[in-house]
Amino acid sequence: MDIKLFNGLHDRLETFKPIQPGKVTMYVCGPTVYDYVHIGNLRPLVVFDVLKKLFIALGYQVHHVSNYTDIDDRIIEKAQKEKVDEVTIAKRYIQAYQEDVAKMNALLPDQTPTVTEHLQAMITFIGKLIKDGFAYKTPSGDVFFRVNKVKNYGQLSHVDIHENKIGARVEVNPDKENPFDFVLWKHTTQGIKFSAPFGEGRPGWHTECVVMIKETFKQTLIDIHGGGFDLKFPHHENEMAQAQAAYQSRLANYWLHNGFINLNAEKMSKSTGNIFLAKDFLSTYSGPLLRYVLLATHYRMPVNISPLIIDNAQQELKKIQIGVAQIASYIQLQGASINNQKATPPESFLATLADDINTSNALTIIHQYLKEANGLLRQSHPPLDMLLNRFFTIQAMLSILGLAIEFPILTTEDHQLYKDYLQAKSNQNFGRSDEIRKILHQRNILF
RNA sequence: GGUUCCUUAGCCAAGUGGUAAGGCAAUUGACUGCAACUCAAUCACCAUCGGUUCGAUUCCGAUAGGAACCUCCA
Repeated sequence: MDIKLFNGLHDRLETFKPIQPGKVTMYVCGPTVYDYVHIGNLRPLVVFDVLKKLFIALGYQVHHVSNYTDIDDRIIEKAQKEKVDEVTIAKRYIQAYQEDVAKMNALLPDQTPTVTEHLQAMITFIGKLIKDGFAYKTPSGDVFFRVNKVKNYGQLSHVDIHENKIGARVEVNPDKENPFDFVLWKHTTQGIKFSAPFGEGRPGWHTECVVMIKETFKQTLIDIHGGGFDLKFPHHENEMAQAQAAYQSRLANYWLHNGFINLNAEKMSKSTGNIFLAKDFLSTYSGPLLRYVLLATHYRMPVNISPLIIDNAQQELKKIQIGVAQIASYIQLQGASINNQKATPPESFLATLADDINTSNALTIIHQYLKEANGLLRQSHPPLDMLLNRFFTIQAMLSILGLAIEFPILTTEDHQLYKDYLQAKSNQNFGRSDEIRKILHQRNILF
């Protein structure tokens, strides 16, 4: 089955062709661990998790890498403020992030490189760029990348380096040869710093990612590079420029960017306080709820989060939860096993996901299956084999979307309760049957 | 100023050159001891104006409104 992805490099849908048949190399820019992440940071997590699960379902072997940026000005600032070292800060927020990842039911990347692990490689990398004339040192001790030296700078984001309006809103560093030149090595006097032939300091963000890619994949070209839309410029553009300079590679064949999450129709922003921390959302609501909200909209479109939308999503999710639980209960009450059945998702389901990750239509297919199964359950003699088939098929689909929908595992006590419930009902002992119904309802067995 | 993008029913949201998926909400009906759950039915002139076309919501242009990036940012 062909997989079509919207390649930000050419701004069009393209059929995915892996570098190595049957294998996918995918790098997703991870968080800078200076604080708790907000729900927006979780969108790429969900998008690329679904993509990864799709690839796996289609038989690909996926090598998925996502970094932690653990050297950054904001981390240094925070460390100084709290009078601890940078490692302490990074560790704290990496752990918090991983807790969020778990609650979102996302697969962990195969590797999670950090800047500190690959510093030497970054220093070597920058040294080579200087030697080859792609970078220069300024009087202040910073090392900048020389964008004029690479062809096609701007090919990803369509910026024009000869456009002189760049400084209209931003004060241009007079040390730069071109306003688009970006820092590879920041000369620093405070906080964590490292020694390099070109002075003490720390690497720039764009260099960090490009080097981590080379170091973890051991390749200079990967299949997929992903991240939020805002990363397209300057981050990804600059990563690509460095790869062009260092090894004449465009770094990745497919550049995927997810849209933003807005909060109450406004961009999330720390300065205005319009922000929803992931950990707060996940404790107030749930991982499946956030995932559902994100899956309901195409990944390149913006998603707005508001009380109304959360409410709506809760209703929709509840419908799926009830359906799945009812089928699961019926199957078990019939004495059939609910475990370890393998099922493949329907072809149409995989096809719609293979069409640029159309999760919205994927959810529609799940709804169709649920509706049919609900209909089967209403028959006077529901066909068990068909229900088993539908149940495991739905499970297979939910699993690819990463929607963790809980269903009850019935105990012998539950079986007895259900019998008692039916008995009480047929005896017209409604007081008793209502009592049992309440218990079974709490256990997610009856609704 | 430059560069991208969006506008589909009360709400969320797919999608297509041949007269619009799905879900939520609502209304009606069926089922039920009652309720819940579920099922069925009903519910859209696809922002506006031009153009291309036998035919456009879908392509092109303009207008209106909205958003993002260009500065750390998923």
